[in-house]
Amino acid sequence: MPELPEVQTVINNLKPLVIGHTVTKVDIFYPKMILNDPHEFVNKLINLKFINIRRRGKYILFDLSNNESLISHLRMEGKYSVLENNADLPAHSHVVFWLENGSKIVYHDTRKFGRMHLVKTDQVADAKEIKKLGWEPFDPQFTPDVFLKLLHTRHGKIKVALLSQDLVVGLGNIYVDEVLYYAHIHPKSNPSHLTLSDATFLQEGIKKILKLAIKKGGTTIFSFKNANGEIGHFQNYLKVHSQNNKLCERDHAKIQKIKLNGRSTYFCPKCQILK
DNA sequence: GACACTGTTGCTTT
DNA sequence: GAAAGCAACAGTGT
Repeated sequence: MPELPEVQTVINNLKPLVIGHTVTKVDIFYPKMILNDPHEFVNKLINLKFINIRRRGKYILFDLSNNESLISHLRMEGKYSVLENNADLPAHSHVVFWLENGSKIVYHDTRKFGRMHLVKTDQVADAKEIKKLGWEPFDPQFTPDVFLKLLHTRHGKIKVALLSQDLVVGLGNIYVDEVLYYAHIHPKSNPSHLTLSDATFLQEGIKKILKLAIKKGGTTIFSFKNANGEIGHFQNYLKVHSQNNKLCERDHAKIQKIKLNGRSTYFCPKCQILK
């Protein structure tokens, strides 16, 4: 489900409901989801207070009192909802954090792909899934020069490189198609063949598209909803993704859908140049 | 009923 | 090592 804008939307919605509140009880209905020992996980969390909620790539980081942080990834379908204590649990609820103020944070996830674990806050950056992440797109030090150098270390296909999360984080299957369209680059292009001008457009596209998508509360094509159960609206701004057989607004060629390493990929065959 | 498809990532195979 | 394939899982559409 979620790419960077959806993860950021979840965080923005959770923050006012969760920060400053203390965990009184934790229920785990699907232990495989917890990468720590589940008993240890529960015991550590009791009596801890949520201090902050942050993001690194598509990972949500809940900072707790006692210098522990919860690293959580929603994968395809994970959702957090904050509900009244006596409210019914949604279908596919797997972890429930009960709070002292009469509410509960519920993690529900139809496909059970999501994962979470506790680490010491000062060891978040060293956690193995965090350590290998590339640049945050809004980091001012992530410049076109830096990006181009990284792109030139890669062969294969640009779309695959941008999805890998180890050059730049946050893009998934929807936004990567939009970014490549913005930059007039064919998804099968070889990253090593890109120029500084390409890197500049790509980077500009990444920032602009992600920023607008955050503003619109993310994209809902299949199932994304925020912590208040609301859908996003960026699907109304998609130029190519899910737009097969519609006409490109730049040159009116028909948007094509292909499979690229198993992922559905949408692009304009006329104005996205293969390099 | 079978099969294809879905917003992610990480492990296995080639 | 790089790149492709597949697995984790459940639901929906054809």
